[in-house]
Amino acid sequence: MTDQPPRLRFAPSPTGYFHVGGARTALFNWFIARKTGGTFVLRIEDTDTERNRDEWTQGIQDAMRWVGVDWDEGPYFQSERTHLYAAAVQQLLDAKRAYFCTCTADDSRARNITAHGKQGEGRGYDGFCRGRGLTTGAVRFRTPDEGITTVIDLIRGEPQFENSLIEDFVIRRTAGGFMFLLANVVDDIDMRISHVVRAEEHLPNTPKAVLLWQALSPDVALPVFAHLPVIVNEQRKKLSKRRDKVAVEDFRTQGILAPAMANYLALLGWTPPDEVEIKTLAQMTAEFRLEGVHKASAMFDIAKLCAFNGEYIRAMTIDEFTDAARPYLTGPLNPINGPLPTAAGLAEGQEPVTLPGAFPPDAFNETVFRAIAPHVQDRARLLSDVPALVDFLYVVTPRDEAAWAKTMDAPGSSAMLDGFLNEAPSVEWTSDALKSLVERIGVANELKLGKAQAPIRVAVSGRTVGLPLFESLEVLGRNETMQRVLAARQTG
RNA sequence: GGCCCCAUCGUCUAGGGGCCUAGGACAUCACCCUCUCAAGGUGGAGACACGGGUUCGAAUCCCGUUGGGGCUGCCA
Repeated sequence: MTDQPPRLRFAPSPTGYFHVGGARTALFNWFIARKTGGTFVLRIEDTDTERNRDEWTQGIQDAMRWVGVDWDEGPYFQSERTHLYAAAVQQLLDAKRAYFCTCTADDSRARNITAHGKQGEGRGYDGFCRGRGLTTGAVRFRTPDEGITTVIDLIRGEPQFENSLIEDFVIRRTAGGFMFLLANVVDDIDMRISHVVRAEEHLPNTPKAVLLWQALSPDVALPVFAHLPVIVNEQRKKLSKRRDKVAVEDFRTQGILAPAMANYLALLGWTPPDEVEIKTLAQMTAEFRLEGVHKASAMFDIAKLCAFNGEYIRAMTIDEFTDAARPYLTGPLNPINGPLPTAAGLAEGQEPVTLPGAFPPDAFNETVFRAIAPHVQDRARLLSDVPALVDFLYVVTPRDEAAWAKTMDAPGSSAMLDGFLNEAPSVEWTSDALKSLVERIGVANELKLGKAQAPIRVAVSGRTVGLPLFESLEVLGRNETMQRVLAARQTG
């Protein structure tokens, strides 16, 4: 190692939404770069022209910025650097470290089975074209027949791999495209990457990368590797885009806050030395050490993510919270503009939202919202929870039929509504006075406050649970409140 | 099948020979607070996979077993 500032890179492939695993990898790279004063490079590995799409490239960058991970160089695009890979392949060919091959996968497998029986199936390429002197076809890297390749890994120690077991792998396709391993190593050499921090699934490929690096640039020091534990689902399988909910963009839409996301992600495989889990990015950056990363795979626990998010929501100022919630109230994320993913779809075990919480954006009154906001913050775990919490303040009463029937049929309900209708017009319209009023009417009807407030709550909000009633009434105003209670009394 | 990685409460983890009758967080249960629901407070239950070693002493070191995972593409 030299004493130069470290250079790290995040090298995503633009084949889909930004995966939470990728976000964690990017974050850990970023921690090291920021902590050491090093450089963080973003490199888009778009060598698979079949699967890449421009919008994914943009999406990844947006999502990275959103979680708070910025980069110093790039994005570089491998699709624009093919001349480097072509030169590297030629260098290898000239040095007899690579050769052309025209075998198909079927050819190779058939020969392996002939030579080794059923067990031969998983053996990999058999080196058939090594000495054939071909001048067309795919290009394979010629791996050594003996010796050991050791990977220096800050997290895993020094795993060793027998060279004889490493097959001659393809570095350039028959069609001319360059393979991941080749492009990856050429770029890491060219960009003087000193630390390769990536997910553990890359560990088995790392000896190939080391061999390639040594063949290409024996004078350039190898990078130090750090293979992060994989993030798994409830079944302990690697999180997959197909099976699992993994898109950072989706969590953002559901109303996960960026700092909560970053904070939670950082804790997948790492713990701050003082074991305090809720931390700012700056604090975590100062405390982060690759050597402290846990080795075992980690399950992505949405419930804990949501708990963290609740903490962050509660810690916001009213200004911050109002700004964060606005898109869910008046903007594109208002459920009236389309199906909003519910909390139930996010975290299992949560109650489905039975009332949509949708209302016309022009019904929104920010003054009203700000007045009640602290109570909303105590109850929302996701920003997408907010509309259903406050909708009754803006629209005609939502009505949960089950709650309505249960509450209005209870003894004393009619008397409570009548009493309220009689006395509320003359009471001071503050939460304290309203509370005293309902308490008093309750006593007259032999109801404790808990029971006494229920019919009024249902009349006004349509539900049995929700924001504190008297604060809500104060904010709703006398006219609207009286109308709703009257309507409830009349329709039953 | 082969190669590689891993193994502490349900989950994320602290722990790197005696400080451990194993600590924290999420989840869970109880109680308190309370206008509902939350939030908050207090308390409870809950783990060192198993078997051998090494050692005066092992969750911590070594070996094995078992279990889980990753890779094994002319994907990345």
